[in-house]
Amino acid sequence: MTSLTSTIRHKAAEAFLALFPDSGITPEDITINETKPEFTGDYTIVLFPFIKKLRQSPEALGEQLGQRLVAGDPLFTAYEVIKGFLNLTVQDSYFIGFVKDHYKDAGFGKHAPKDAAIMVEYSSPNTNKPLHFGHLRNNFLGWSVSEILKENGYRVIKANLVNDRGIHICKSMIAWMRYANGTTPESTGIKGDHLVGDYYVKFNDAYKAEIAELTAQGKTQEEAEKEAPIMQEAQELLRKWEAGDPEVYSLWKKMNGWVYEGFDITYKALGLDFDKYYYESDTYLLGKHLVEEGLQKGILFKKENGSVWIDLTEDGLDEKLLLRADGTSVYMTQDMGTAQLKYNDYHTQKSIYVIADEQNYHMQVLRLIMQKLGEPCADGIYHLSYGMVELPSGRMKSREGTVVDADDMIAEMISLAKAQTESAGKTEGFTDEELEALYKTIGLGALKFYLLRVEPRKKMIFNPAESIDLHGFTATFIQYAHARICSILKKNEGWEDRITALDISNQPLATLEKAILLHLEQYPQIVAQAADEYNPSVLCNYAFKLAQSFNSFFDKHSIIRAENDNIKTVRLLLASMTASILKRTMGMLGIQVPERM
RNA sequence: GGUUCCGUAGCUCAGUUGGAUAGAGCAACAGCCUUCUAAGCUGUGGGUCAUUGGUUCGAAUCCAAUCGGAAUCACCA
Repeated sequence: MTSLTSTIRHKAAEAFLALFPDSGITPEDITINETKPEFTGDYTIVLFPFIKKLRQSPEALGEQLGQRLVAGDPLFTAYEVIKGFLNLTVQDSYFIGFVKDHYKDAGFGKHAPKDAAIMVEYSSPNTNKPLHFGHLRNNFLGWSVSEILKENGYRVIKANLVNDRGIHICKSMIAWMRYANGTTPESTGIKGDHLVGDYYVKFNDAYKAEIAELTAQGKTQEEAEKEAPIMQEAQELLRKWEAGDPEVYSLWKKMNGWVYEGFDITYKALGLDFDKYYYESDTYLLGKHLVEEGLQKGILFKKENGSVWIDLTEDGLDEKLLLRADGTSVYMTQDMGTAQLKYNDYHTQKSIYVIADEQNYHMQVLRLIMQKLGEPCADGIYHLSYGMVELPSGRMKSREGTVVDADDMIAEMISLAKAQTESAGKTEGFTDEELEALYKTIGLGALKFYLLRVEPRKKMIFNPAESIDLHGFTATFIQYAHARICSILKKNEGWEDRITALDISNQPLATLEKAILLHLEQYPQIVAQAADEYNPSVLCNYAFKLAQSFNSFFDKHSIIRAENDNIKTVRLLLASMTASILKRTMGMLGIQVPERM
């Protein structure tokens, strides 16, 4: 179905052409805004762009156009010209017909399947420590963008590229070997990712102590950092791992296994899922053949010591290393190979990387290199860059113990939801299981909404002391509106039977009713916009505004005590559709909405 | 120094391809529950849209410069 704004655009263009046959005005030339609340009307056509060309005053042009539209089309019932703006009032029966047709139309706002696959890589954790609050933003963003794209008709592959190898894991391994005495998640009852993370912290403590000792012996800081035994052991471990040492390999597998068990618990708690896992231990050697090809094509060059580079100075960037002098690859090389692998696996039209903005440069270079190499995946590479989550004291540093742990945060939000529900005295009539589920819905909803409501690009500061609110621009607000509507619908069981008797043409709408309907009508455009911008915050804002307009309506107008059955049916229709659109919008954010709260 | 991003109310943020007197939430203050869930609603106060210039009928939005902040520019990942 076409949107109302697009319909108005077309009708206005027709009217323009009828009045001024030579004007050549097309629907795309016409700017349409929502009419500001202080004026009467629903949508507004901006007249300024045409006055010069048509040699008309804004007032005269508005009058002619308004008269023609209102006289010639039942869609419009009134117009008003103020300054250079033509405010049009849309017929009430249009909106009533709209809500009657779509109030339980699951296809409304869902876009037809496209023959295109998009991969969304997100989460991509390191396996040496548990997830922290900052990672949550990544996870929620990636998951939500995937769902938004699905709703827009794309085939989506959610991918997780697990960073399961490298010096950071070796650090945890060394510390575990030195200090753990064979303890495991089972023996300690500690969640696997946390256990491994504890030894990562332990490594850094021991490392620091050794550096201090060495500098006390007269070494420089730099020497001490290099020579500290524990660091040397970690590096030795990495060499052994790369050589395929069976003992090192089996410990690595064991500890990674603990971490995966831990991650799975967290992912499950958050409702996150993946269609495809990639592991860096499988992909870290990829990309070398691309370097070879690039050398042959003369796109890359070799320095005297044998290292391979690409010159990006013409693009305003630097020279970038792709192969070390000893022939080993670097991070970029690996990412080149992985980009190609992903493309070959799924023939994706687009490949989205949900990665923090600290890697903007890296991603810019990756795309550029692939373009220069003429790889077919190159143009589809899209970096969904997001700002880091910081504490009032600055960035979270796991080495300094300033991280807000994801699991702790989840638990805290759920208990906050519990405390609020209990203090509001809203636990009556629920079983214990229902309450548990409700606290999760509210707590996790608040957490997800908090991290998704801001445009991804912007960095955010999270103040744990102030915690996360459950009032105002929050998931709770929207969930509450949904629950209230459900309660009303329940009290009006059988209301749908009266829809056939509804007199569409003879039912004037109140301003607050129309405001809701205007929002509902815009839903498909919002879903499309969120996909175009890869931006879930669009949905947060939309759901909030919709809930807000329902609340205002709900406060002023009674549904049960509506003036007559006709009005009552209309109100139930729009309440019902509001609930279902809220549910669908929140669904794309990964947030559930309760029927009671 | 190069590249990229950000700067809107005390705080956190919206603000569509340029359009009317720049909007929400939080915080503050004042009201609204014998009537469908008050986790709600209504109202008040609060702004040099970082600054300056330009483009135009019109700029928070586009362009340039300046100021302030962030990330990054490793034979690390």
